[in-house]
Amino acid sequence: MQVIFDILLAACKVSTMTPMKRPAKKPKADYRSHCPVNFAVESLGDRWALLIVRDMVFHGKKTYGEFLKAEEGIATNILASRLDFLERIGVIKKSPHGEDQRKDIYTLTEKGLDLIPVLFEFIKWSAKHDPLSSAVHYPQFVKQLKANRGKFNKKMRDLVRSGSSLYTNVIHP
Amino acid sequence: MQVIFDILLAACKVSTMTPMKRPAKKPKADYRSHCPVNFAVESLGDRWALLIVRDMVFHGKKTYGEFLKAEEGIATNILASRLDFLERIGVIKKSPHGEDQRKDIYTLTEKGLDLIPVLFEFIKWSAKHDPLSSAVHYPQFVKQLKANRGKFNKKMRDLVRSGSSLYTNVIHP
DNA sequence: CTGATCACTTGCAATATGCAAGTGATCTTT
DNA sequence: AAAGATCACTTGCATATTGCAAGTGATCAG
Repeated sequence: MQVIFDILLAACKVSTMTPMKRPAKKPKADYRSHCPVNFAVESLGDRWALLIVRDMVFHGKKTYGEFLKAEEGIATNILASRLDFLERIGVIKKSPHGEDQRKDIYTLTEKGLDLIPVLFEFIKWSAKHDPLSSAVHYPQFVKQLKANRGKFNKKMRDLVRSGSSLYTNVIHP
Repeated sequence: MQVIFDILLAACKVSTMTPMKRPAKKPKADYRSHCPVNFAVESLGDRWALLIVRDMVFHGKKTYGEFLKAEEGIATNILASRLDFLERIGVIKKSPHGEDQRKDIYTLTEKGLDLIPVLFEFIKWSAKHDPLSSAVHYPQFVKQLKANRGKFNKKMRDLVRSGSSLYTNVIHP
């Protein structure tokens, strides 16, 4: 995946800081296609990226150590590589922690916040089709998701942007 | 992935046909969690699953050979394993081709059709954030997606269910 | 009957994942 | 101020997945 990540990053202009010397060889690969479905799949289609975003949106997680505690049990090296990738494609942003210099604070960019509706659709689909879904514990949330999608999106977005996460215990307590 | 697939399938009750003998050992693993975000990620979070669904929804593809022609270039063995997995988790259904016995027809189940809104959100996100997105070629479609999401969903759903795919050349020509 | 087509399968090399054990920098405690 | 804990990673290695290329057997078309 690391190789794929690097190739995608080369294709994506996001990380272009125009260094002194351009690499002699241009990156040989690119996105497999620029079909919008494929773009999202190549950006987010693995077993961890959206879980990290989920933890930021619903749990208000912000540091490496917090992400590491995810119920699904991500390995330290995988987490590091995913955070790095998400930062480089511009979904999250890393900034120094004010009080503890060992830590960094990861926050969602606007591009990252734009994934909230994607999370919502994932949740709706799973709530309907996973017979064991923990979504049964918060039917109100799911109902609201269906009825007031747009409103919910804005609310959540503002909340997360403000550094908070009101629904922390709703989706994945 | 095959191992993961098998484990997930064991956890998912979909494929339980109660064979004569249950395996002595119960499958040791399960979904990593039943968080709805994670359920969707584990079902669809790889580099191919949603592209196959895309090809069914937007291109009206129905046979192995058609899927194989996807622009992204899926390998024959990977395609076979993904079709098998998608069928086993109940997203697609395999049935014999009427006229050519070498072929089978793959169609979306209701569970599969329920992924259309997920595709829509992927498209919206990519249209906004991929500077090279081919979505620039059909701004009307994207605009409609934002404005009349629910209506669009129903339309598309009926279309696909009827075996057709009106927008075949819109998303990924 | 012969050769093409179709939907796969198999073997193998290249990648990616995940576990466990570091490592160095920064707290925190004594 | 020294010693130990904590934090965010990195490294090495075994295992799992991916993808290429070359089959294979069952239809189909001529």
